[in-house]
Amino acid sequence: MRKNNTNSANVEHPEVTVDVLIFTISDNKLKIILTKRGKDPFKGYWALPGVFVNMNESLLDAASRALKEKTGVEIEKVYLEQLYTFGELSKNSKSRVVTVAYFVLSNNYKLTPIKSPSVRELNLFSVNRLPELAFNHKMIIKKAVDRLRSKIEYSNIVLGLLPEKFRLSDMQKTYEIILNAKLDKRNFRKKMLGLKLLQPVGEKDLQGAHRPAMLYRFISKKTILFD
Amino acid sequence: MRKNNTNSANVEHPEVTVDVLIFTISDNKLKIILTKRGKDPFKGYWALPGVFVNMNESLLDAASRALKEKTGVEIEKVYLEQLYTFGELSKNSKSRVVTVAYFVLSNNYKLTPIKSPSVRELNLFSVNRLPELAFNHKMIIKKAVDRLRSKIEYSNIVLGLLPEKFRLSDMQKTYEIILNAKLDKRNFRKKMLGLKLLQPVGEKDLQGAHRPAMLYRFISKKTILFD
DNA sequence: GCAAAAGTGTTCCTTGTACACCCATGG
DNA sequence: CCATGGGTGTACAAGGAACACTTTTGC
Repeated sequence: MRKNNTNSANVEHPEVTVDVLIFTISDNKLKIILTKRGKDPFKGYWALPGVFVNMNESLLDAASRALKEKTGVEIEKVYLEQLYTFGELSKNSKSRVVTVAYFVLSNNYKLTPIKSPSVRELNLFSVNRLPELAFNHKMIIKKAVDRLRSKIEYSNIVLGLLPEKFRLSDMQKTYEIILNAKLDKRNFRKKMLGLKLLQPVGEKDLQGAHRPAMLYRFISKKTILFD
Repeated sequence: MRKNNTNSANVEHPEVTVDVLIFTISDNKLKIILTKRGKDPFKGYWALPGVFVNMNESLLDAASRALKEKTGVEIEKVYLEQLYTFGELSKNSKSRVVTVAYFVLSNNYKLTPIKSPSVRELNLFSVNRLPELAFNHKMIIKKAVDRLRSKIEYSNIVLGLLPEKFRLSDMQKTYEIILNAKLDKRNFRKKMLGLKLLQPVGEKDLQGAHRPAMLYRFISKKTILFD
């Protein structure tokens, strides 16, 4: 996308990595997938899954590869958007890296053993109870959570965190977890149904020990911004 | 910000560039600064000013350098935010480049001759009447204009396009240019003054041949999001 | 029959929108 | 005195927020 500057062709350049922030709701909490680093710098610390960007792949390809290789997540099944690009000079490492962060919403992530030499350990952490993290990853996660919090208010991205069919109370619970606030049930339903994005499926939820709830699905899985 | 992956240390990597999109209001239009390329690929085409990111500078430093070296704009005097990072594989060039785009608002940009060997020619173009552009720069500009258009509605970034002291009608005109819509004068004033972000300065505008207008300034130059 | 979640309307308040006339100045 | 842009208020509509009771089911 840029000039072929012959002056810089044989000069040292920053390396480019892609990190992925995979969020999911689990145990009534907003959680994120982290891996334990097996190498210095920050060996033994928890960090975002990430890969170096190769010459022959786009940033999106690299994000997809990071998902698959490092966490077993299939990109077709998740919501993914670019978050931000970080390129400060690192105090903790001599390498010079530019990191493009992507944020991902997954509705049913289950930890599975990854058979990759670069993945030591993988775990879900509540974003409210993070361990000590490598690099500037704590700040990156904060930025992503802020984005999620604001975007859920003016878009339908919540669909990335919900299963195909869900109860309105599931949806409300998801909003409440992310916004960390209790919402009014009647107003919530009025608003959501008024958006005309949901469709009742002809089934009822039979899980609960009590009155079964209507199940809904999103008419379209396309991301929509309100207002 | 990332792993020191020994496997990739001596492998080819994408190069990283920073491009800057400098917007200003001139001649009652939203304009952007472009430079004419002196080298292939796209020699002779207009393009966004940009630089390669060096090993010893942050992305922000690189953006600042691009502004100064390529356009004469001083970073202290402008609003700057990261727009997006582009990293598709290029069809038109064998080089592999990741481009971080920054968008900049300047309130009083005047074209000045730049004494840099890499700057052939510099000009302001209305975003509605762009020439044929190098790389994917047309798409990048569109994305930036969209961002500006939406962000001016829920933030005070218009201050980046206004001088220190201004008339409310100047401010309204700026909104109208960017939104490409006529706004109601009374509602506009009510809204803007209701935000409590403006302070009347004890002076009146003596330019017009008619009734002089009150001048205002922003109480703070900090960027604020509404809602 | 009781515990538990599902489902449902109305009132009030805030905010946005439409709209037209007088004012101050320079020439 | 006239042309030009500056400056002001009110009525209506729409959307958000507060708030409590009945329904359906499993046990």
